[in-house]
Amino acid sequence: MDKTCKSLFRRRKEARPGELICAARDIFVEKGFAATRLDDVATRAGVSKGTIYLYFESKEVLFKAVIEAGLAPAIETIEALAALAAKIDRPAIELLRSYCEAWQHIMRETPMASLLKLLVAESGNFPEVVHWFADSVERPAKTVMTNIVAAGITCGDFRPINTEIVAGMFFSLMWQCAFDKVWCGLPSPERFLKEAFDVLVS
Amino acid sequence: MDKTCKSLFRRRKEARPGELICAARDIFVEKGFAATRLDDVATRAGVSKGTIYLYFESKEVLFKAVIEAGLAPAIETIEALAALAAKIDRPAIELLRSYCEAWQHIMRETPMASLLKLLVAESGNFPEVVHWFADSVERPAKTVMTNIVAAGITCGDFRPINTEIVAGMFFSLMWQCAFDKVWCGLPSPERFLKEAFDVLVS
Amino acid sequence: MDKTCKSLFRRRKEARPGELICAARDIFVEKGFAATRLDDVATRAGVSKGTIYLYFESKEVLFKAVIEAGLAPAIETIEALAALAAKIDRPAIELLRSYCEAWQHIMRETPMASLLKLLVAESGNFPEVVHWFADSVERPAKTVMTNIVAAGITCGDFRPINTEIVAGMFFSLMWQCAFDKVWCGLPSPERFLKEAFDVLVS
Amino acid sequence: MDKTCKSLFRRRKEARPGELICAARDIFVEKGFAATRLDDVATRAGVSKGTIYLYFESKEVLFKAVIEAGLAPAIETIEALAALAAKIDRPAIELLRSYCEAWQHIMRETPMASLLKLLVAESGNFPEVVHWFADSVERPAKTVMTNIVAAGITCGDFRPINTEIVAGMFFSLMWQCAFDKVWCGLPSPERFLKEAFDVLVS
DNA sequence: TATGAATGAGATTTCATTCAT
DNA sequence: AATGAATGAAATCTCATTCAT
Repeated sequence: MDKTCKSLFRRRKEARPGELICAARDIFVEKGFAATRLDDVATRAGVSKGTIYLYFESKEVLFKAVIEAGLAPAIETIEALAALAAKIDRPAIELLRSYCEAWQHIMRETPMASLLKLLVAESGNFPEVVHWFADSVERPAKTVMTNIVAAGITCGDFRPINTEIVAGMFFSLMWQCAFDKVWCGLPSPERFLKEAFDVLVS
Repeated sequence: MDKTCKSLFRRRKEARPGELICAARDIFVEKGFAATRLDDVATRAGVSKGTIYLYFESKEVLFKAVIEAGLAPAIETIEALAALAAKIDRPAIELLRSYCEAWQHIMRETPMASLLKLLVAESGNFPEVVHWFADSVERPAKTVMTNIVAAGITCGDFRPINTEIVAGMFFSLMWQCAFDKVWCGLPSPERFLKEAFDVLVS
Repeated sequence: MDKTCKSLFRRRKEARPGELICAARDIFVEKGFAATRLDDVATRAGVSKGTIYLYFESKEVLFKAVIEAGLAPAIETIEALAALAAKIDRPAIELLRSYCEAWQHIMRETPMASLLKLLVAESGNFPEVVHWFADSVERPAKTVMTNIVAAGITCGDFRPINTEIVAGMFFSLMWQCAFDKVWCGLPSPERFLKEAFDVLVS
Repeated sequence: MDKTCKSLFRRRKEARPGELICAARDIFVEKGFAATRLDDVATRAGVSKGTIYLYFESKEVLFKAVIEAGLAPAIETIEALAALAAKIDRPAIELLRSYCEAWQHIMRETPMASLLKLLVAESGNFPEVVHWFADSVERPAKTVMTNIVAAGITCGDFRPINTEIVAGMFFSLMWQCAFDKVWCGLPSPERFLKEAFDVLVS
């Protein structure tokens, strides 16, 4: 019972929920909620089926935990962007660039793209989760974007283009990222952003 | 022995598969494949559970029939567009307008938008169906679009913009239509197309 | 409505039950009672499923009709043999030969062999039918046989061998006939009877 | 953590497949494959329906396991007899006696007789199983028997009787045992064997 | 904390039987 | 007399959840 052992044990114990969430996310994303078996989740996480119930009281709770855990970094990033955009001392074009980079980061380094697909797939079965996403992620992100573009047009940095359509284009990117494992032939995020820039700035 | 009666009876039998497909589509779209119960499909179609099996040999076969039946009109429309674009006697801008109108029609009057959502949701469980969709719908539609834009740029009607990005924008529309029952705040198809036109033609 | 037509119609109608019984017998014998589908019986008989119910009120009734119809000729033959054996004016060896020939006939020209297999297979599900068979076919046939052999031993025509064992040998033949479609390598009825004769008469 | 407890628990798990096989065998033999409900098998084994699927992946797999488990001792016995007969240092009459005793043992102490009936009943539905039986049990058993009788005739211990017919007699015994729960009035194995001995040795 | 055997409710699928035509 | 679409009860099989160890 020396300290190292105990702390190793602790770390293990504290790591479990995260391991389970990762394993569950992979399978939920691939198969959807109803078609994933907790047996498979347990196997992928390297534990027994019963262990899942030590940390999550039901399959549904596990599902919601997967969504929340996966979107947390996106929410933080959006908050940071909003703070950045609130300071009016930086040029719109630079803010747009930051926005694009942040967006690329979220799509590349967090599971958000996969979770979007999952969210869409389960939208009929978990409407509360969809609403939570709309309130916590989609709307704030769109607001920030719209504000940046509007400011850029006002100060003459951008062509006078409908801000909604630009926001739509960025959301399209989001969807494309979410589905590019499914559909081939879509432009890469980098190319899309570069071209979108051109459209805006020309 | 009465002919009218008999033909009514007959019409019933011939109508059944279509009725079942509609009922099944609605529930598959709402819940996904695994979460829909054939019991519910039967109830919605106004028949008993066993009746489904007179027309479809399994739940999976019914699913594929739903997809194929729902995408058939889209496939026909795309073929018609391709034929139209092949005639070089019409200006690119007019072809683009036809393309947009056809696309709006498909999204509004056929169940394609819903089926896209379903297809994405089930992409992990039915990869063959996804491949069939990519070959029959997505690729041909994109090819026609790309050709139209390229021709328009060549003859000076359109701004010299990357054709891929434009095609991407149109596919974004497709996704937006598919998900606008899920997510609010996206531009309407009409607005999106109008603005996209402006971007191109400026 | 001329007479020929009517009688043709009549013949058809009167032939139906027999046709159904034949079709049903073939499938019952192959699959057993529970595993045969009335759909298959109807198809084999060239009628629709509903037609079966015009002649037999249930699957079970059809099953019993199959058994009774198939064993009727055997019962008649056994009765004739019993009458023959009752006349004491003929030598035992000749009676035995008649018995063997009659037995061969039953096994070859009637569906009895198949029905025996069916009867054994369904003995747990239709005990009444088994009892009826034991009373109507098995016991009388064995009694005749035992009497013939006993008489032959008494008058010195046969070796003094236990009559029960001889009857057992003949019943073995019955089973072998019933199952020789299933198991290969059993002696043919002719050879079995010839050899059994040798054992008896030596 | 208590070892005894744990091993009791373990023993349970290891005993389950055997318990299920026994329960299933009894009902399969009584009703046939199609007519037995897994519900009844579970009840008889004292477990719930789902438990069966922890050990056997389908009803059909369970059926085949029943057959194989039930015939295993018979196969071992036949192999032992074959080894015995291969040593030429023992008189044929003694080998025959061993053969008869072994046969009686199989019929009395193993479920082989019941399984034969089941096998016959299901021969149309499980032809692979029938072939496996013919190769593993029937043919080797018959070969040993035929060899013993032929040797006995050669050395003058037995009357010169067709070896096939003798083998047939022994197989008759097999069938009689299989069906003596169904049909009454057949000689007991002991009597049959004694008389058969007399026929051979006289 | 972790296991995994066991459960049983619920899903898909089958098929004997009915009945309008 | 004949049809075959429709039914619905019952079977097989699955899997989230529990609990003794």
